Amino acid sequence: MAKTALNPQNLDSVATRFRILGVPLRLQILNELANGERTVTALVDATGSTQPNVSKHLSTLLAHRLVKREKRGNSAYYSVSDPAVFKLCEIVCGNIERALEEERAAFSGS
Amino acid sequence: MAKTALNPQNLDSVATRFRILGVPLRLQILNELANGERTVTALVDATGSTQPNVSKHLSTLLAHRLVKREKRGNSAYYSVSDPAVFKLCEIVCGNIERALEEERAAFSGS
DNA sequence: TTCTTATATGACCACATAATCATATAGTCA
DNA sequence: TGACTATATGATTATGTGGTCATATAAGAA
Repeated sequence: MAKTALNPQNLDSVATRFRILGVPLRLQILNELANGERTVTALVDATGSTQPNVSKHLSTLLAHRLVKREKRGNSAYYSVSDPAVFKLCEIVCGNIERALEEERAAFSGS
Repeated sequence: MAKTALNPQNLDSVATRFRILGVPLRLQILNELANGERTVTALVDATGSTQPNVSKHLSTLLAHRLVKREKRGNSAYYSVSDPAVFKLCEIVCGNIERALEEERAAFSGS
């Protein structure tokens, strides 16, 4: 199964996807969007970052189709366009927790 | 479910994990290791990169526990230490293929 | 020992990009 | 219209890091 997981054609695309998710603020934004659509201002408040910065990251996420944008009135409402993202995060979180567990075990065993 | 996927404590760790996977050559290495343990030289041949470069990326992957290292004789044998990585790649590949499909559909529909 | 092979590593460069600031655009309301 | 709010974006800076080169380390073979 692993053999077909990554053909050379997709290598760059897959890497790019991972790189998009490799920025804490972007994960924070996605995590907030997990609870439903949010305006830019709401995301600024939730993350504690600045408006231009949040806007720029949203642009990146939008360009790579990780979020959707809908303009209503004066505001822009963003939402997650592919919930599979959270599956990725869950797997990674599982990995990390397991790693921490192992570290703890190794530490107490030495 | 999404609410607990990313607590702020783990944010940096998760982002780092993703960033580690966000480099094509590293994915190429992992993809090669999916078929079993490999020496550095074998990975150099398989990827077409240089020996110092492959070694450096292996160091990174090792530091973050994505691979294991075993020295036998004159060579260092690397192998994947957590097969969950491939599950991540599969999900991302699925996303990308779906995105391409949508693009094709949108293109032919315009 | 010397020679060869295998791997790791420090110095360096080049490039990508995250963050900030200032400003532009656009919508709403009076 | 003007004032205010919400969002986007260009310019700039600073930092991180992928790649290369030269070299160091280490293990076998002669």
